[in-house]
Amino acid sequence: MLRLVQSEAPDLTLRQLSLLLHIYLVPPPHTVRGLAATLGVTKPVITRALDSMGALGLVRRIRDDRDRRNVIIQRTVGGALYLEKLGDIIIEEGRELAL
Amino acid sequence: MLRLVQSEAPDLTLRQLSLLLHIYLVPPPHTVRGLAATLGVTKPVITRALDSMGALGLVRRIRDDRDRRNVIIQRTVGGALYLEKLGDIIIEEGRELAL
DNA sequence: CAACAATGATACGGTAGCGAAACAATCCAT
DNA sequence: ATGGATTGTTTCGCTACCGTATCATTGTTG
Repeated sequence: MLRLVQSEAPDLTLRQLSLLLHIYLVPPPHTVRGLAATLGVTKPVITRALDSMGALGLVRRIRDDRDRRNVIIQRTVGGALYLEKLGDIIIEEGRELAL
Repeated sequence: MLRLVQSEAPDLTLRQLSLLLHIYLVPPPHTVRGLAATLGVTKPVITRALDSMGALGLVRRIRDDRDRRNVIIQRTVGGALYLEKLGDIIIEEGRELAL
């Protein structure tokens, strides 16, 4: 966590980070409503998080064509890279702690 | 992390959480300047984090009597309890993931 | 003792997050 | 087709955090 704070170029919130992990680790599809329910937060929180994380290229929104009220949240290359780096940090630290 | 977001009564920042962990896991003494250097943030960030976390009873400030410019950050019962709960969550999740 | 250094706190302007409520678009059921 | 339900977004007022710059206090050094 320390390493994360030190290195983090984009300064993600705990909620945002949790959201990002959920999107990438849990099988799709992901909707705003579903994510809000999972995190136990209100919908605007998800909308705003998607705004900022979308601007960072970590995540992408598209309309659901089968029900155009829904928004489907998709993964991106940028987000995958970000989480890969995060995983590297955790593994590295874990290995160091295990010594 | 998801569980942390869901359950967290006091909504700590990633920085604050990292700071709290550092204070409790690294041997004292801890000063504002030292913590700022460790986290790679500016001093006001530490001062403010200590303000809010102090108000939550997670941490306590006292003057250093040997050099009265320094402020020593001390652990509290509340902080220990908080981290204990955090540890429980992590262990529980880890066990579940290991299944 | 006076000038300087170091430490932590504060002021300031700006940005971003929050929940509640209102809103627009879309679907559905009658 | 129209009234109601559902979904995501926006608006509002508010709170909290950020970094830079400045300040007050305390220590150190010539």
